[in-house]
Amino acid sequence: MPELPEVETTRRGIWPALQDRHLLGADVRQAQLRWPIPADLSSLVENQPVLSVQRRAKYLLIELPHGHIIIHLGMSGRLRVVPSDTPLQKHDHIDLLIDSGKALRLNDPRRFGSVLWQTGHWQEHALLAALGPEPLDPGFTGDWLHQRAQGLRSAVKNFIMAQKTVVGVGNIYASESLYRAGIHPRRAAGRISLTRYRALAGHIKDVLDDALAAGGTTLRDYQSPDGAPGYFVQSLDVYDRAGLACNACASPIQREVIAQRTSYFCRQCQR
DNA sequence: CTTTACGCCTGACGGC
DNA sequence: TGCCGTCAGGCGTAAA
Repeated sequence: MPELPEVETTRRGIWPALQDRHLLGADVRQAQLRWPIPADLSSLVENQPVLSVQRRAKYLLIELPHGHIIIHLGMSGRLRVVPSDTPLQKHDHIDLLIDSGKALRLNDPRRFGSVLWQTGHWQEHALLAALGPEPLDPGFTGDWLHQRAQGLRSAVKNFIMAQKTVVGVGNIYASESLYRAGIHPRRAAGRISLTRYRALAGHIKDVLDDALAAGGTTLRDYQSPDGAPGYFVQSLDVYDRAGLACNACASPIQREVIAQRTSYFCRQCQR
């Protein structure tokens, strides 16, 4: 499911329900996600005020006075705000109970998501300590990409999907940004010029900005917390368009598996 | 150090 | 109708 635009859309969707609220506890029905939900999560959050909801990479960070709830949506996770007595659906694994009578409810069929706790600063959590720059921050540049790519022989698509390179770029937006930049996804990361990396960095920012403005991309199940789909699917140039005409040159869009992930590109426009 | 393949899990879909 | 294989928006980890 969710890449940066979908997680950020989720963050914005849940914040109004948590702002100036306290948590009453956690109702855990299925603790076995990507990692187990901490057994003491409910007591950790009980009667604690929510100070903020932030996003780092694809993680949501719910700040409480003494620590952070860290939520990752994996491939199929979805957060909604519902009245706490709303009947459960299949795969509704955990509720964070809010003192408004509502609940922040996580549904995740594939259970690749996670709900974790970090006392103190979230930066200290092992999963978040080594993340690369936020793509929408000024610190993310083509110069950074070019410098990090030196000597790398793996495909540039894998390089920009690696969280230590830059965070938040998943399979959809990797294909889309490489298309916009005219770079073939299989090209070795270390054999791309600084000029082209500067262009790529700009296109990564742009494609994520555009997707965010559209509320993300809905291919199958993704929905924002209020139930709306993401409309960026209408703006995809290559992803999920195998065999269809390239919007620039009309040659058929190619579909190939690169390092276990389906990839889409235009053979004419991307070199 | 880099690169590659695997596996976690369920559900949808197509072919037979 | 059922069964089976394939695939899916992520990503840590083991192995080479």
